[in-house]
This record gives sequence, C-alpha cells and structure tokens, in this order.
Amino acid sequence: MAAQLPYPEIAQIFARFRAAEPEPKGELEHSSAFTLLVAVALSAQATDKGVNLATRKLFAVADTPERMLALGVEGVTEHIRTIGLFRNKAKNVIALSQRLIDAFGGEVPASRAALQSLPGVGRKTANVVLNMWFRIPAQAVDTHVFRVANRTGIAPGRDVIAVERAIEDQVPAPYQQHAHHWLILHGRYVCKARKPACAACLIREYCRYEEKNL
DNA sequence: ATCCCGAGGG
DNA sequence: CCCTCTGGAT
Repeated sequence: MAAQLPYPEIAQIFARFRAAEPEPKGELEHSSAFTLLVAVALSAQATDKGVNLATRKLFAVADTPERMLALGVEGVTEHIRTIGLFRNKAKNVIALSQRLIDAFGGEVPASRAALQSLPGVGRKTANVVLNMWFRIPAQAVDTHVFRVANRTGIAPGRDVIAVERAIEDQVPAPYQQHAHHWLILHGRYVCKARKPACAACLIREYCRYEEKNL
C-alpha cells in the first residue's frame, strides 16, 4: 500500500471536536447490547428521533431476544410502522433474535464477523455496536460520516470501505474511539447535507468546502 | 424532490 | 454494479 497523504490539520480538527464535546454520545436510546443492536438495525434510512419514538414502545414490551420472539413479526411491525423500511426491519429483528438464541446463547457477540452473520446487520451496524458497546474503535461510516469525511477532506474515499480505512489511517490514535460520533454529530447539526452551516462551523478554517462551493 | 446513524438480493 | 424497501421531515 502506498503511504497515505496526511491531512495536515487533522490533529487540530479533532482537538476542537474534543474541546467542544469531550464524550460524544450517539442519540439512539438503548439500555443493553441487544436494544442497541436493534435500534441501530432499525435506523437505516430513518432519523434517530423517529427510531426512538418507535423503540420506546417496542422495548417497553420486548427488550430481550426471547421477548422479541414472543411478539412475532406482526407484533414488532405494529410498533415500528412509522419507521422507513418497516417490513424488512420487522422480519430482521425477529430473525436476528432467533439467531442470537440459536448461535450465541442469547448474547450479542463482540466480533464483526459474528455480528454480520445476524440478519439485517451489515458492516455499518456491526461497527456501531463494536464501537459503542464493546469500546472497540471501529469506524462506522454512515451517510453523515461519508459526507463529512469527503467534504472536509479529512478522510476522502469513493465508497464506505475506503472512507473507513482512511479514518483508521488518518485520525490520530487518541481520537479513534470517538471519531465516529464527532463526525456524525458534526454532519447532523453543522455539516448538513442540504444547507451546511459553514458560518457556525468549528473547523471552518481547516475546510475548503465553502470557498469551493460559492 | 431529497434526505435520514443501510442491508440484501439480483 | 444496480435495484428495492419505506415513512416522515424539510
């Protein structure tokens, strides 16, 4: 592999993120590895606000694989109908619960391969669970991270795998654990898809996006 | 019309 | 690689 070009100000960028938010958290509500896994699996093409509304009702009656199975696909569907892609997701939540019981003793596994063997769990969801629950500095690249990494030039890449590797290669070790949430929160509230709030951006002086797009 | 903490199938 | 699933927000 050729040496990566270092982003010159990357340490300063993350120092600013950390100063503004020392312990960045995700915004998906959960109380266990299982409820986190389900919440993340439900979050595809949905706002986390909408996911939280649905999971509050769902987890009130089913916060374990066993209780989820007792609800059945129909029961899960009733609770998550307001989330996008709800039919597939309801099926996945039940199948995932069944497989957790059959193959993993009802526990959420701590490896990416095992997580990705669960129905409805892809690389991004697996990385989020590894990062948030197991404290492994895995880099989940969702729509926000992908956009921010490319726009700012922090970790450019044509696809999510390339961006994931770029973050691992470019972001200094002390910032790896929280890089995911810093980037995602920055993308959600400042470096937005439609109208990026460049005037309010903490790292504006390190970013060339605004001048290139005006 | 476009986007939201994507994944699976063809 | 492409397509489909899907409701709600902007």
